[in-house]
Amino acid sequence: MKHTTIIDIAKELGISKSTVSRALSGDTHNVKPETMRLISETAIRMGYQRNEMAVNLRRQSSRNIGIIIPEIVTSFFMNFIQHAQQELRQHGYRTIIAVSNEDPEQEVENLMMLQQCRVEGILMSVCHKDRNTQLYKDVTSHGIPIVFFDRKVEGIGASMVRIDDYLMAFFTVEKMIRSGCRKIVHLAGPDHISNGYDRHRGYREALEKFSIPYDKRYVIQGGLSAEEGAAAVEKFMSQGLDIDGLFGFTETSTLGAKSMLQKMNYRIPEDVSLCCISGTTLCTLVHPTVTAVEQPVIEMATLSCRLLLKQIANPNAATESVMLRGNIVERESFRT
Amino acid sequence: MKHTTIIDIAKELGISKSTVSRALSGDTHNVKPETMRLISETAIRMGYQRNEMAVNLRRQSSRNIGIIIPEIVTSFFMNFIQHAQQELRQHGYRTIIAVSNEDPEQEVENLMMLQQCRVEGILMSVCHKDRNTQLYKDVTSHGIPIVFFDRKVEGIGASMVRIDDYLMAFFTVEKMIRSGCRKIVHLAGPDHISNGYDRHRGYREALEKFSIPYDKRYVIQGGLSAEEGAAAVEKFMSQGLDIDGLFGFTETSTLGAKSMLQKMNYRIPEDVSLCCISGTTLCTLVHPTVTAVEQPVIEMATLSCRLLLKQIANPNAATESVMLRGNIVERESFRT
DNA sequence: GTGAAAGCGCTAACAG
DNA sequence: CTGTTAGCGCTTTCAC
Repeated sequence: MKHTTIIDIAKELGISKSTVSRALSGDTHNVKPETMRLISETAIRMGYQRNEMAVNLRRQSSRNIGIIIPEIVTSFFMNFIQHAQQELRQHGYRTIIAVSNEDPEQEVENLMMLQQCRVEGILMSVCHKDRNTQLYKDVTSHGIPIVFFDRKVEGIGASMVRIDDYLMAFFTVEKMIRSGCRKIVHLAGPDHISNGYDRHRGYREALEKFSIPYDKRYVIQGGLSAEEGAAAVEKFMSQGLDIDGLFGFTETSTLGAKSMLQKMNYRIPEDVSLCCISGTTLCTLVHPTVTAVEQPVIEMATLSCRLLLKQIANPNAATESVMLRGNIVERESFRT
Repeated sequence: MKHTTIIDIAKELGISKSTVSRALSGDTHNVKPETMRLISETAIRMGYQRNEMAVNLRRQSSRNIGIIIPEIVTSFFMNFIQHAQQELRQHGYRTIIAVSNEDPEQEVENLMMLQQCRVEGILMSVCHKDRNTQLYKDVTSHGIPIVFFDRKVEGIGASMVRIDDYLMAFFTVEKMIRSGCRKIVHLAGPDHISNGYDRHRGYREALEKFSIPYDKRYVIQGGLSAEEGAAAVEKFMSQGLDIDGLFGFTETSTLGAKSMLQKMNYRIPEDVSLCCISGTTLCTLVHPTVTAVEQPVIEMATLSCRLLLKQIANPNAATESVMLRGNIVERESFRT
């Protein structure tokens, strides 16, 4: 039941554990080929599995990277994890995934846990734009680099990979207006997520460009989930206001809103009357009536990992802030 | 930059590391209250974070549990992870998530990795019904219990938590027939996933019950993804056959198929003409035209964790096979 | 109540 | 090419 150790193998063969260790870590230069063969055969025969915890303790490096996301049910974060894991794995890193459930307290706990696991770096999408900023600073100053993705953090000079929410929102709403929408409801995100602010600004300025008056009543808190989106739109419709377009915050809440409109027998015009900024093609594929402006999730994952790995390799490297714009990737770099 | 250790604290206070260790692990019985207070204050002041790897090595226990899933983009697996993580966390366990990408080779690699991380148990949804059975046996015989969930494994007497796919498929198709469907296409899952077999059997026997002849041409390989579902249905429609209902395999591929039908301007009758067995309410919420029979994912996660924890606590405990039927939970227990 | 010492499994000098 | 030795950070006897 107890796991086989290099000492077991050494005893079995009547040699020292150093030689076994060398052989098993592929040090061909310092082990006789025959000994090598003998050792690896015995290792397999005895079902040896290297104890990573011992290796890490000795090496003073965990090869662990933490990923903290605010929620797990969105295809965007799922895809991000999928690709990040793939990328990091190629560089010999394991990933520890932690979910904060949109709750700053849980985020703190997760950060502690990751530090205790001695992660060498953290990829993180925050659940609050400035609530835990001080902690983030503490962590990075302890030599654990953090790369923030998707959601902006305020008051910190850390590496960040984001999408230009303002621009995407602006273009999306512009597109809606150009195809005839005039009374566009904006299902806004919560205040504590900065992306919501930027998207709202994009919505507002697009209206301005076409001299459509901005009406506060058309901006409603749409939340993050499908249920919240549905509830928001139901409440809005009860006011008896007219509507010919809807620009949602998350994919899920937009779909929830759509479903509610349908349920209320509210005619949904074709074309781009329903829009959101989505993580994947899945949304447009399964909902031909919803136009999703796609977030470049694969690029975001790849870039985030690259940035993090660079900072792990060179702790004094400059932090970089990357802004993705659909297929267009623009970078700006600055020193802290 | 280097992390603070208990030795650093001991030196700072001019006491021994044993006392520090005792204090920090809350041994009130053997440390003077004043020393206790002093130590915890210093620990906080110096930013001490316990090194989990050292603790685990010393304690010979990792408090890690591995979760292996075949894919990550489905809401079902996401929800499972979410709830499992929550449950395990309450019992002081961390989770390491690994994705096999529906590939048995990657599954082997993941299993190796988890063993090297000395996980104390594994929750797993396999990607092939019998391809890696021998390895599963090796792992469990090494004292690492595995609880298989959702997808059945053949030729092994391990713990399993599953849904009754046959029964759910039968009921679903029966419901479709009762509401008028006669020419029901079954978007079948791949052969190497046993759930597909059971659902197909449910489809077939439901037809039989109503004396509707079974037509092989109406059973098409629908794959797992939206793209595969769309392609399958497109190919089917090109044969010029009539159709008035569709029973899909996964939520995603069913939605893909629906989208394709819509694209081809094929009239989709209301009611239960489109059905699938889904992981969450999300599907029915955002797609009023798709009826989803809901899988009890929360129960599945909770039960899987309970079973696993029981086996970790008592390695000689009997393996248990639990079958969930919607809200009805039935159990059968057997000894290996 | 506290300290000294052993050791978890492994790697990495340093000898030979 | 191989063995000896020290120690990563921590817990846990065993003395005092």
